[in-house]
Amino acid sequence: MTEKKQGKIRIHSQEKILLAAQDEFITNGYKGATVQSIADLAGLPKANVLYYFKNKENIYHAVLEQTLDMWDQGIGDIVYSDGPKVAIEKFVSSKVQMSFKNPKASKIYAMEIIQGAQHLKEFTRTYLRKWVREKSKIFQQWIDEERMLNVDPVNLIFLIWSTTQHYADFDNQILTVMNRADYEEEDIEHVTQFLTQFILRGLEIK
Amino acid sequence: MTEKKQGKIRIHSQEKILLAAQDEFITNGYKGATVQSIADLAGLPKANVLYYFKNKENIYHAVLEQTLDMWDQGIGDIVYSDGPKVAIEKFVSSKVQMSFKNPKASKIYAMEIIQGAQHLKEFTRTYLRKWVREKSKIFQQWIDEERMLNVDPVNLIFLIWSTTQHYADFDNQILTVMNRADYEEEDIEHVTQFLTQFILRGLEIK
DNA sequence: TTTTATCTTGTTTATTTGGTCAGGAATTTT
DNA sequence: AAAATTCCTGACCAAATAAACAAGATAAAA
Repeated sequence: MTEKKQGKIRIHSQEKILLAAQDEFITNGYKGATVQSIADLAGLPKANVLYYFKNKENIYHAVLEQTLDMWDQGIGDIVYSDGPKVAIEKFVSSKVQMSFKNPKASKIYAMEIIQGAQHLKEFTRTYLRKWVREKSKIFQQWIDEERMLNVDPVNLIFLIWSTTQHYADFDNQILTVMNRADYEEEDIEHVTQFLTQFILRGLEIK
Repeated sequence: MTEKKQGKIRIHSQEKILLAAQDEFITNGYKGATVQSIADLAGLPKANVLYYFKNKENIYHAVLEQTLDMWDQGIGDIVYSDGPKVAIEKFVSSKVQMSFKNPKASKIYAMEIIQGAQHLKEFTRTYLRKWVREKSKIFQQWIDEERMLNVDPVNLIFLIWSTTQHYADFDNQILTVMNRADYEEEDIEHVTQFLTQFILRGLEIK
């Protein structure tokens, strides 16, 4: 296993390529994306792009990997000791944060799933399924202890995912509908507030 | 304006083509889709497909139009006279119904928006923006009359959209995570129940 | 039946695309 | 400074692709 040494130039170019690739894959999908277009966006000759990643599939894998890493890191964990209120506050706010700060990662992921998760089947079947099982169990404990309302934990997780990611995946629609050019810093806080309050309220025991 | 007469064969072939095209556009995106592939899926020679729709763009437009029609028809309207409870019940249940019965339409739409709404800019800017304005106003009235909690109506609409559509757009993920092969009839009822109860609870005045 | 319009499809064309390669430039190692 | 390694890129190629076309088959209208 002879690893290529990673000089500064190499790393710098790779980053440019991955950024460009992310945009290209979002706008045109995996099959519609062209290496030429990625090269143009990165300001490099096509042959150079293919020097770093030997083919299109490789570029895409690298982009996906980046995306999953981000999900892994950025996500606030749900732990039993926090209790339902704090756990949900943490989780929602970290997901909203991610959606606003890095909508592109969310979009890549969304497209991949919509199109049939052809490159992510394994991730969903193993990692994600396990994650949902574990977190559901925690919610169920809180329910059993009557610290939150008895709702289906799995659907609750889906609700949190969908509402938070929506601001990333559909940013175009949201901004157009609200007649705005871009999100602003205060939107993050506003949406976080709205969602946490709404969700916590939906789980309160009267 | 000489319209081509629409014989039975024509309509039948056109339908087959549109169904095939929908699948192809979902799996490969607009740019990645090929006319050949659509033809194969439809069981027709490529030249025949291009006889009915003179080019790829035309096929896509037809698919999009179908999608928007469905949105227009299938959506339960929100009317003031219903009051918040009934209105939300109607709206959520019609959207869930649509998501489960026709996930493909939802996916086509979602992909369009994620990719920058290149073919739907006008729809979002005019129709959708107006729709949100009108419905927000109705929610605001109910809020002013203290018939529901004071939450931001626009974000409330986004919340309903995202949670309901999630079951269509991310069906792959949901099914995999839940270790199931397909949705079943009772899932519709279950999800509708979950969402309406959760949302209404989040809007109740204590 | 004759004529006209609609439908069908094999073939062809021009362009785009993923990927290779050879050879040279720049950098690092010895 | 010599050698080795890494980096860069124009030119090239085979395959795929959107679309046009021509010529025949079928059905409808006269």
